[in-house]
Amino acid sequence: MDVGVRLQSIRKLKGLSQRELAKRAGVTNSTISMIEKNSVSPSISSLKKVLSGIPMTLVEFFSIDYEQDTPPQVVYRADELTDLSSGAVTMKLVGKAQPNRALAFLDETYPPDADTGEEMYAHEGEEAGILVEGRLELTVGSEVYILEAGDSYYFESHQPHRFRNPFDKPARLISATTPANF
Amino acid sequence: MDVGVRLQSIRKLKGLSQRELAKRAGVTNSTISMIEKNSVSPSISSLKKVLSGIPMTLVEFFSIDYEQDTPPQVVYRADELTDLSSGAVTMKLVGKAQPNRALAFLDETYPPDADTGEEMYAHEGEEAGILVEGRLELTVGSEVYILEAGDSYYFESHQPHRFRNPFDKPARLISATTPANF
DNA sequence: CGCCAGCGTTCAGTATTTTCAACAGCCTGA
DNA sequence: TCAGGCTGTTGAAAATACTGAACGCTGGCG
Repeated sequence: MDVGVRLQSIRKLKGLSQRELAKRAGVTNSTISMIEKNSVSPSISSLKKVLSGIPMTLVEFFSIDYEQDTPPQVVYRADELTDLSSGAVTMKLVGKAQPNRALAFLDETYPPDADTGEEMYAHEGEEAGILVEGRLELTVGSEVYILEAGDSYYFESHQPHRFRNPFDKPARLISATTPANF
Repeated sequence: MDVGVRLQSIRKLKGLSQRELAKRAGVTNSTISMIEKNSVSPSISSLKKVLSGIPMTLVEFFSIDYEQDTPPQVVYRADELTDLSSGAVTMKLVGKAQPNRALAFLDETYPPDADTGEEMYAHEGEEAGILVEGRLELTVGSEVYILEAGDSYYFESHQPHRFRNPFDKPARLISATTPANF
């Protein structure tokens, strides 16, 4: 049960710095640092505050399927994926939540009216995906695309982008992002 | 998220005093007392030590389905059970984990086609049970329930009650009695 | 190149938690 | 009734966690 590495893994998956997370959580960056280095064992209330900045519950935090020093697992069954859902969008991460992974490979489900947000995402790296089910609207830069089942995309993440499902059926998207922040 | 009440509920379900749990966990009884009174917010390592004396993992602890001020529920479906597994023995807690419940259930083999008798039982305390195999008829007060495999029950024993198996398959029941010493 | 803004780490001081020891209350048995 | 053993609680002292302000490092930009 390595609380420190666990926290760091999740923080990096969310693309947050120690200071950003600290500010959102209402603690100092020192606290985050020391927790991640396992130089302290945080109190329940502290850890709860920290996780509120992600956001994530204590149950979710301790339930994350994380392991050190295990022979690298190659094949993951459907029910072995790590749940990283945020908001209406269901996100399942392929592979363990590890601190320094290069790639975030996600199985995402967008229910009708689900939206990654009006503000356009823009971060380093590249990302690609393929729509498996339903239809989905993808905006990259000033271009707006409608993805049908089987369509796919690939672009550099510094371009502002947004996913939205204005249709009446849920859309299932398999996506990959490098590095592992989104 | 009431850590104190949650801990006290589980401790009492296990029939442990603060001092007994403290000794098993390698902490002092004061620690248990203060955690249960919510006068402190324990560190992860402390709580983990405390739970090791039960024993119980952090995931299990935070996953406990606990609620205050719930209207009395009589029948619980298979997926509503609280997992209290410890060691090799798998234990699922029937009913909400409430602070001062008087009950801990026993693993009891209920012979096929058995009947508790036509006269309705009514005694002090509380009781609960789960049907593992087959189907069973449960009468509580004037209500008659048909329990399917996986369904469970919880009620106060002063209500007259009766078990009956009018079906052609054997029914296996895991039942519990009051008080909470097991 | 210098400068700035961000990153994570470290240290001294403060705040919180844990221990140790004592306390009162409640039974039980002598 | 009193002693002994149990219960949970509470106080001061010791141990631990958290803050606030530094530090060195990195990468981008003028």
